[in-house]
Amino acid sequence: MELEKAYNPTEAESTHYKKWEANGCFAPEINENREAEAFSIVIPPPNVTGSLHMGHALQHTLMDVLTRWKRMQGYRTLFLVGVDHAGISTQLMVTRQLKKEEHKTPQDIGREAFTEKVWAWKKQYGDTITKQIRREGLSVDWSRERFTMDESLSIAVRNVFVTLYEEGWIYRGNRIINWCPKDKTVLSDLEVKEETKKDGKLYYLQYPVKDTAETSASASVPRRITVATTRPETMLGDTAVAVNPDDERYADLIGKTIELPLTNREIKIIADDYVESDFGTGAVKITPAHDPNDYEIGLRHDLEQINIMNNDATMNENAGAEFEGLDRFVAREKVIEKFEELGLLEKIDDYEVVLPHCERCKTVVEPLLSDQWFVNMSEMRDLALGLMKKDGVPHFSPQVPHEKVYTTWLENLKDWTISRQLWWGHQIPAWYDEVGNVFVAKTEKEAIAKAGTKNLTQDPDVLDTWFSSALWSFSTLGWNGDVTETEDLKTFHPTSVLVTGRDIIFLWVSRMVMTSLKFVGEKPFDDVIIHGTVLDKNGQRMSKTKNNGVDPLDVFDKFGVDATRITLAGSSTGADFAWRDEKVESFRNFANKIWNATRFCLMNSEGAKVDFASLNNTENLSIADKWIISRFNKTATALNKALETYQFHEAVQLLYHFFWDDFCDWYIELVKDEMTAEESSPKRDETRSRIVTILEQSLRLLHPFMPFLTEELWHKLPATSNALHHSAYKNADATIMLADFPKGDASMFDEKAEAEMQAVIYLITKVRNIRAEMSIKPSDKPAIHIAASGHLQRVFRENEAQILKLARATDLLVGEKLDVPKASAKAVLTGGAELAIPLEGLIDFDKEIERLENQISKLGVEGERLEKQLSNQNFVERAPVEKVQDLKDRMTEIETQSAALKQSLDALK
RNA sequence: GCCGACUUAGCUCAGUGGUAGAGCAUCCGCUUCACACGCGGGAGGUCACAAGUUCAAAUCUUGUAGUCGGUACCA
Repeated sequence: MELEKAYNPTEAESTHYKKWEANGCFAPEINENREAEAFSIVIPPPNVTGSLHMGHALQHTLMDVLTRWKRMQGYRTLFLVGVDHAGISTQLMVTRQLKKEEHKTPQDIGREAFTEKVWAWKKQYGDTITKQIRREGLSVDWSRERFTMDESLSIAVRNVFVTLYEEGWIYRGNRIINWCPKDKTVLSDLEVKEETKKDGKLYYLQYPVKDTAETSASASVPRRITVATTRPETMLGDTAVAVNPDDERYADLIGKTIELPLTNREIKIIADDYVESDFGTGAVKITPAHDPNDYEIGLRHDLEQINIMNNDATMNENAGAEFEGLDRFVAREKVIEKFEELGLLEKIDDYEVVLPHCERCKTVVEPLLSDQWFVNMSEMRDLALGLMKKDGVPHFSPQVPHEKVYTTWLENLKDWTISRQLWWGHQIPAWYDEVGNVFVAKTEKEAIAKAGTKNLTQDPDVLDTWFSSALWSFSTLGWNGDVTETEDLKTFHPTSVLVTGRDIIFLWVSRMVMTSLKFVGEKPFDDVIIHGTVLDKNGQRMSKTKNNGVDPLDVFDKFGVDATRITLAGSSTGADFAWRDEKVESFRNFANKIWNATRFCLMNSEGAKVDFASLNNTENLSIADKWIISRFNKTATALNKALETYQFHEAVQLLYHFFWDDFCDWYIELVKDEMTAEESSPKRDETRSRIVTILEQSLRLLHPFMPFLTEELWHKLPATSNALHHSAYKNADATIMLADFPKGDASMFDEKAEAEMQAVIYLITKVRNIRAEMSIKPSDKPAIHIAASGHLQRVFRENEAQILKLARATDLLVGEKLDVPKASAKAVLTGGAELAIPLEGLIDFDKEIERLENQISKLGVEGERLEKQLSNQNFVERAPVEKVQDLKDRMTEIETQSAALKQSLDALK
């Protein structure tokens, strides 16, 4: 069998996934071991409206690497997939479509027809994400796919709502909330993003104070009090002006009345500690219906709350006939004009102002007074904090800074605004009778029973999308409040690890912890991996507005899914990183390297089979064999350790260097002659079996990262079958994804073989170095002279054939001493050995002198540093003994080597 | 304002109380019978700056500067 010259991912990516899925490899039921320990991950459900971006690809890769790795280790593995209904986003998209196609608004067609349209839309476009997830190769169990608006998940939402209401944690209240005038809904604090506006203004408005004419300079003009504001239009809703009680400037005005300009109202001057005398004018206009602080002051002083805006941020009738119907920003201009006309505009200062924006549509959010549903989080918050304090759960990776950020946020947690003025989502299970009494119940029927009347209207609002996501870890496993025990819950909850971005630690992670503790009575997961953000190549955040996003699908097409996956995993240290196509390109090359190494093995595979016994037959093993077996087991051990601690970058480095450097650059080259021998022989078969076996084991290590390539190649290796599966999958159809993941066997570590091989590698490298520096043509084959101790002599002789081949030499002469002509290039090796290459007629003496001087000077620099350190009494006395001994040994080696090089140099001069 | 992270080779990034690492780029040489998506050999860094702790600091502490986050807020 001969492979194509280069790996083309297309075919592998289009065939294996279907087969894995059809064979049920992704479902936990594939595991035949009833006692198997469970490993479970729930996907952070992507928005049903969305398509994948690079952040998803990263996150999904990490989850799949862990899942495939654990599955191969024999765990009963569940990677649960699903999507989120994403209330606002989805409603906006369908609204836009409706407008474009039918020139209608949701109100035109009504709630029922509109939500039907959203469902239809969801059915049509909702599988964009799932197709992409298949493309990524994720080993998710499609039979357990969930949607946040599935029947059972919706029942869970209603049960949780009712319970929290009945226990008094959920309440309906009239509060200052964040209002998005474009989306026309309330937003929670977490959905509001602050943005600094550099060119903002601070307006100073003068309010005339009644009955103060006698204290003014002019007998007929009343005194004025100046207030500063960034939102002058809200003065139309002012119901007081506040000053600090200790502010002498205003002491005599407290209790006086202001004739509020542009309105017919009179408002009081009040005293409140909240006002800071040093800031602005020391007098603050109070608008209780449009500012959270003013609202609080209003409550303290029993002030009237005047709402002056409609839900689209135009002014309403309370703003007065002149302003009614004007947009808030137009009204602002007009208020300023009027004040100017009245001579009451003192000044306008430039002012850097921080404005809250709607996270989704970027509209400036308006704080206003509104009736909404809230959750008081204090009980659940304490449960979550207790879990962290007691068990350190969830364990964040990296722990710094996320654990602290999470804890601090919980400690300062405020009530959660959960109602949304939307139609797409879970409608709030609350009904009102004709006089406004509220009945919260799981179903309308129960509400009717409670109310004693059928004449009820359900609250039109829906719940925040994150309310249902908060239940995701257990609602997806069957918990819905009516049903509280299922096999899946018992087996897979708590889940093992959650992988997500830091932007939703508060929105999602913390809330899952809280609801899980409250409703299931246990943590939702042990560990939380917070991955970094994928930035563009200039280190900027990718965004639609900047149009600097990189589409994973394009990268898949260009470089293959496996190359993309291993690039992402290899970049993942928890820190943000800039995307570079060149990185994927180098891993595409890595994929091709794996392909070609396999190709070469298959070209010489007659008589070979994957057979673990070939690695255990120590009698027939060469130094190189022992070396690669040792290297493999160390790599496997370190790889498992890296994955246990979620060190994905480390894991990829280990694989890359083991496979490319150790296996391809050295092992294949070292055994090439034996492998490609023309005569078939038991020895050749053994060599071939050995290398194919190591290759097969390596493919297993690579599989979690590069599933398609490894599956493709694995099936081509001789004698691969389900006999290589982990025992938990012994009856399943043969696939590498169920093969036993190599643990790494410490008894196969061979320090002696590694040291010996290292000496050989060093020798070959030195000869190559001399060849390159002395410009020896590849076709010229010199002899290699070596002086070495008895043990090293034996090692070099044992590897004579390989040394001659890889160093391109004719003879290897090993002895106690060097006996070579003056016209030789020399170098020192480890263990006091020396190397010489006679170059009669080829040597350039000046070049060789330069070479030797260069080496001597390098050793000299190191020697000086060691000398200095070893002559430091403090060091010798206080440093660990082994450390001191190491340095002494190294010093001796340097002295020996320097002496040898100097001798060679003298001989040339 | 408060909290935090980062600053290492031209670029993107690892790393660690004890002789500075990778990939890419760069330089030199190779159609060596798996691979030019390759092979071989080089060059390149006072690990942001300053002080401190230590036998030893790029690594720990503090401060400074720059970059980027999170979060709060004074009208």
